[in-house]
Amino acid sequence: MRYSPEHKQQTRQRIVRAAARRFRSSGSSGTGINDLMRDLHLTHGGFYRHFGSKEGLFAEAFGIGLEDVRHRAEGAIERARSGEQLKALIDSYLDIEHGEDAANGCPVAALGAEVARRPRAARAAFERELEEHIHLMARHLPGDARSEREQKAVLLFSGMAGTLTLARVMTDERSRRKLLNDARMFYLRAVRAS
Amino acid sequence: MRYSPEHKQQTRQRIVRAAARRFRSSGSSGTGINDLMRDLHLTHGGFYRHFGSKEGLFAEAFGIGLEDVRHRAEGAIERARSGEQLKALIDSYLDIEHGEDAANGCPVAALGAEVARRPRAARAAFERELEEHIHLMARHLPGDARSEREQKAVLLFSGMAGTLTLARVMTDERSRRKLLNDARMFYLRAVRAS
DNA sequence: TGTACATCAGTGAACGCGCGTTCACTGATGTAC
DNA sequence: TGTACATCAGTGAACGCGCGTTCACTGATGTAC
Repeated sequence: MRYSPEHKQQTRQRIVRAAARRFRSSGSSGTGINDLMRDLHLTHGGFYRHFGSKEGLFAEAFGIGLEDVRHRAEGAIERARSGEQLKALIDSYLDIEHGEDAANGCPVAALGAEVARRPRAARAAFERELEEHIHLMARHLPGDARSEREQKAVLLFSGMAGTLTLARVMTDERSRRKLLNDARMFYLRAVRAS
Repeated sequence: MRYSPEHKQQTRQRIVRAAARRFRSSGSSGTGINDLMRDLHLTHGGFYRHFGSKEGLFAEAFGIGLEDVRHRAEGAIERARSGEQLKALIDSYLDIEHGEDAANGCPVAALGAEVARRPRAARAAFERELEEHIHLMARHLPGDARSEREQKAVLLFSGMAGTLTLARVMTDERSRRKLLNDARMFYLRAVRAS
């Protein structure tokens, strides 16, 4: 059947959105094109009208994930009292709910290691998305020079991602909560001090 | 053929060692039993004389990885001047060589997210290995109370793991080196201050 | 001491399954005349 | 205005491949008698 002009773009968006969730919760090889398309009430063959390969989808889905992290952070920052924006940024990331909802959470915490093991040429695309993210994140960090804020942004982001990943390994909710809580204070102090 | 009594244990160790390398450099689903056994000049069928399943091997290989991290750190600490042991511990982890050699490096940085997405019951085994690692690591950290040292150990370990993972995404060696360098100072200050 | 049998690490074919990708096809709608 | 044709998102069978796991078998050596 022939579809409306915007229909294709909508379908494409639905695929990326669903993929961004599935990749983060199940990993790249844990996510099948078949299952993904079936979730959207489509069949697997149609996938290739929208993407050249699964890998292309993965790269785009990773970017969607970073947007999710930003939306989460920006919402928290807007709601925060003056002078508490940095705390809000950190708290929104090291949130217990974020720890329990990998599907909608940070793609670095969920997929960073998988990206790291891709060949150099493939990594470059992810790197660009990450640099943009770091850049936007740096605007909310203290520091006089831009390079200083950006340095803090990478350290804060990568450190918190590691902590979130480890928190997700923990089977006991109490320990997980404590780790995230301790980390909130640790990074707030460390970023303010450095 | 019948083999000497120690032969079986030796083969088993060779499998775990090779697996620990392969899992860290290629991930769980990127590592095949077939390739693994062929590396050791064995055939895949024999694998099941040593392990019940690939998953059992994975759990054991993860533990080997943590031992590697400890050996690396303990060597550095022994070589360090008095008062610089913490610095040595941090520097040995956030080492450029460690960033480039995932196969022999930290399993949390390489496989943490994969472990995090396993079901709760499976995670418990990894958690025990991690707790032991944190416990041993804590002995080298400053702090009066044991709980304080252990808290610092988890934060330092998980934070550095995240940073190492992100460093491995970077395509430019200069940026990677800078990130690891900045992180060394960041964590040294943060752990000393907190 | 010699012989028959048991053991069991390792072999390699086979099984069943799921995966990413391709491709001929469908059919509703847009377009050319 | 009506008709013939082109387009192309989506379908679903098929392909080729690799994977984890099973299993009947091998054969050197240990053990029982």
